[in-house]
Amino acid sequence: MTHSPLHLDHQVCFGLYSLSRQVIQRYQPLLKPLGLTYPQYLVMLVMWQAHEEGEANVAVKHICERLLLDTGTVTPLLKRMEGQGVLLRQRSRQDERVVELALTADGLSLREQASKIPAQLLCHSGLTIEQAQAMNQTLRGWLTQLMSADMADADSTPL
Amino acid sequence: MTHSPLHLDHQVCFGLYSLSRQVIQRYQPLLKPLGLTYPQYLVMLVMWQAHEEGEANVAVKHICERLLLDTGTVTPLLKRMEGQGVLLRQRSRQDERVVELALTADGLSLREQASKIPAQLLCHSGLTIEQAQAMNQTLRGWLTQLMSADMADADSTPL
DNA sequence: GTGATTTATATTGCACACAATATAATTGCT
DNA sequence: AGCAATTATATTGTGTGCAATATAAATCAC
Repeated sequence: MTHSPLHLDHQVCFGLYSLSRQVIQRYQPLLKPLGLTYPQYLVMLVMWQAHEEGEANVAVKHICERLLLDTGTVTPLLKRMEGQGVLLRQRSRQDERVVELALTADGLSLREQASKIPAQLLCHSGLTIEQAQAMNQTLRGWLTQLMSADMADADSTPL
Repeated sequence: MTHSPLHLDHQVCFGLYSLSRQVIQRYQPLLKPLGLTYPQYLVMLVMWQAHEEGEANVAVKHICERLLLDTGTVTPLLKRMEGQGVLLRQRSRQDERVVELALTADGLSLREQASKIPAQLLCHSGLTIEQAQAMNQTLRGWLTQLMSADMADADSTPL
């Protein structure tokens, strides 16, 4: 094993990329009964959380910002979810540019079944809660650092 | 902020998923001059490494195993790369099932330019080499744990 | 040695992911 | 008020990812 920086096993990004995909694959059997893919499940998490906080409507923009996805991904995703009947999409009357999302009764009721997923997955992965939380902190810290590094870059390129 | 396990920010998998995508996005401007996407770059890493080790030919199966991707992803990827002229695909004569990959002169020469990428990315990310290596260890450890947990599951379901 | 099984790759179909572009509504400037 | 810039979403096009299925070659069992 050389120490070349081009060695696959030395690249952190490949570690992130492959682990991310493997973990998401472990979600599939648990999400299938709900009829959701992993990105759709993430949208539902945002919707359920908004519902908990008394926000009946969520703008598409909010989904994009929360999940760090752009409209090219999110718009068709939401259309499929509307087709499945878990949420509704309609233009805001206050601002006609905005499309507001609202959970249907079906979408809201999925929360019950979904609530068991995190614990099942953790168990399946062989990690302790503490390990998972520590990893989460590290990942989010790095993400913040990446995003703020971009800000700095943007600032240093005025005009 | 509640402690609900369904809260988006509590899910390690979302941290992995979003960080992975963000880091890969940072690769794009560096890979564009080479005419490679990120998964194509990963294939090249495997090919360059095999070349270093004196292996002129690499089976498609080896790429799949190394990158944890299946043939549904890899076959069209390799066809595009062949079309771009960075590698060749041809059936093995010893075993007609196997397709062997070989770098072209162009493909080999890209290694020079690619060798600068890891350092540039690390610099851009604001992480130290030590942090990156530590993260890499953690990610790979978790990946190993996931994979071996699967093995155990498979074993416990005989027939 | 021949049929059953396994192995290596390919194909199909669907769902992301994202860059680039388009469009319509709103805001801001003067 | 009127026009430029901004904002929110949609569309287009290309490239993954992956489950499911197909196919052909090699191996195994007997």
